[in-house]
Amino acid sequence: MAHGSARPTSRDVAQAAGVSQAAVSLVLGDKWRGRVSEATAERVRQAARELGYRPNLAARNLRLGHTRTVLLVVPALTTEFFAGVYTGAARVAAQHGFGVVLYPSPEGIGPARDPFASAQAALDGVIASSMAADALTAIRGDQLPLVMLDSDPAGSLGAATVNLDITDGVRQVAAHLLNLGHRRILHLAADIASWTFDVRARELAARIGEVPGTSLLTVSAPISIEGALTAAATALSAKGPRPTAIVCDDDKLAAGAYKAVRRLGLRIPDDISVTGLDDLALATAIDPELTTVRLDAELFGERGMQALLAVLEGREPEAGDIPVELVVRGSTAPPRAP
Amino acid sequence: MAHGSARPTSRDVAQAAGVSQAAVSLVLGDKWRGRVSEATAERVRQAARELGYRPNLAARNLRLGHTRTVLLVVPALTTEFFAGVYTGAARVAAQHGFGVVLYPSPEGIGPARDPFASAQAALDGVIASSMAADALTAIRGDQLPLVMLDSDPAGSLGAATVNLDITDGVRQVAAHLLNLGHRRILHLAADIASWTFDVRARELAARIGEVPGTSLLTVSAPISIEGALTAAATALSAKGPRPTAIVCDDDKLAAGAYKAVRRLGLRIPDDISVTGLDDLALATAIDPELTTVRLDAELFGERGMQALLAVLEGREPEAGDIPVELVVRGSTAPPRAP
DNA sequence: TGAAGGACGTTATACGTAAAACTTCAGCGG
DNA sequence: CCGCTGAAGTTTTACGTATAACGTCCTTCA
Repeated sequence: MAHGSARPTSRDVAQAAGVSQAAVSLVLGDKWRGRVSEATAERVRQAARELGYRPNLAARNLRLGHTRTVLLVVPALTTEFFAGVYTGAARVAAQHGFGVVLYPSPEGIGPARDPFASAQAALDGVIASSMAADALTAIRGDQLPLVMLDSDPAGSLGAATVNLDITDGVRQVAAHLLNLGHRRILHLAADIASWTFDVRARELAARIGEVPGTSLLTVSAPISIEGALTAAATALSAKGPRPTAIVCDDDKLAAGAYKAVRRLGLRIPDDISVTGLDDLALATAIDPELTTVRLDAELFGERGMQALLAVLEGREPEAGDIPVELVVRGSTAPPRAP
Repeated sequence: MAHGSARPTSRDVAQAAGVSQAAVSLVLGDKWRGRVSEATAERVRQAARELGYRPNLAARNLRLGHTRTVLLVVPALTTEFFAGVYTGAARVAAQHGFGVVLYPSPEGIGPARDPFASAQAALDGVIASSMAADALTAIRGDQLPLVMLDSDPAGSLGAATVNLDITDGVRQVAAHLLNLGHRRILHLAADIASWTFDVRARELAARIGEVPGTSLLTVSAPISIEGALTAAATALSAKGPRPTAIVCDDDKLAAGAYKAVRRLGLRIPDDISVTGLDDLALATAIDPELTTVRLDAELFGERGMQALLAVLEGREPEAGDIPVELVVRGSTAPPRAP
């Protein structure tokens, strides 16, 4: 501390406490039992407090060879869902002394060649959510421990995967609607090529196909209220018998479907039932409240982080998809008698 | 690279290219003009590519004395708003070679004593949004360059501040409602002690107070649809003349107000007008669409990051609040004739 | 009494990088 | 033919930390 402006180092603390730098490291690193007397330890802590000492993380990371920091790659941050994933991951991380850096992958953020350019932090591992395959291989090339969220287990190049049981969610939605008596169903799908949406389409088609006399029409739309409104309105005003239920790939699309239905002068659920998927705040804000599949985003993030910790420690990540739950609200009802 | 598992270092690259480690650093750091021949430079680049070399950020940060990483402290991540702030900040950061680490401050995340424990990353600066004063002083104690978002300029202890012009937004809301003829107004306020909400209350009271014959009733609620529903329903069913308009501190509260109004068998905007603040996706999902104040969250984040960059470079941050815009939609109309 | 250990430290070193300071050598003008 | 300059590198050092390896004493017990 020759001139007062620089941040104090452990050596400054040592000098102030009249001990060696090693002693400071020992005391502050809580490894001093039987190596330093209680009195000296207290003197060191005192000096550190007075100088406002904070260890230089860069130096520590260099010395230790790891950073206790992981990267969370998400497709976007525009809904609460991935915010929840982050929150869950960060919570578990913090419990284990880790930090989480976020990288929202798509357009916009900088020279997005690869996540690591933007995330300046040195990383111990990566959690990647709903990632495209090319970006995946870029990460794999880095040899970093990797956990994939919401991704095709078959195509993950051996990386650990953690998934929500979307298939079961769609199964529950289909069963619910079929039980109510719906036979003509419109699938309002997201226009994004991604495993998580493929699963929805596949499972829905399979379940509907099991029941004789059913029909399934699929239209896709960008994931936005406006986009969904347009697509749904077009599909609903086509000639021929009108669907009695709309299954949406997520809640935002469902909100658009609501507006399309209303614009055509129809009512939910009397004329048309609507279901979503996510259970965002949106789902209970709209009227009637939306029947949807609740995804526990935070648990998802927690499990993702736990899996990554397992990989880092050489353990086997916990297997098994995360259960989801159909939440029946006011947007679904039996279809009118024909 | 004695054994193949470890990550290659610049020394490994040097050996592979038949040069010294310094030459590698020069070439890869793009500082080799006039120091290394083009042929040698190419050989180095080639070797780096083949080994999959990535510089060790911890070592670089230690050497350079800075990390090009800043911390963004947000109160929560539960709405798109702060997600937008992050996105904007991260975009500008990336353009300048910086990374952004997120710290959602409140409950939940780890042993939240101070942001830095969780954010393992070594930091060059901090952007703190809507922060409580005690946490602020903890950060100030660290002597880190700091920019405050959405905070009282007077109480920021000399740190730079960047604010949305909330005052003007509330002014526009009040003018809009008063112009329509509303005289009995209910203020549905957030039950959080924070400068940003104080400003709303103060400005609304001032504007309403200017017009003779007006009344303003304030109730506060937790920022959730459920909480707002309860508070608004109670306030609306009190005896005495009913308010003709509800001004909400944000869009989520407005969504709760919608439900309260509907539960009482009233209609929006015929019986009661409602306004929000934020312009989340929620605002156009509900029916009728919400008249609200549009906050440009991304621009907010960008300006915050720009201000921090200015501080880091010793420049004066750009002054002036960020303009906001009243978006008039279907939730406001003139009050019924009494 | 003397050797063994514990208590309480210190000294020295390595992590991987960036860059300042140094070396070597060819070419060239005077 | 000498000294100078510039090109093309190399050697060395420092960043701040954690910890292995190494001293001292002082006590204790055979």
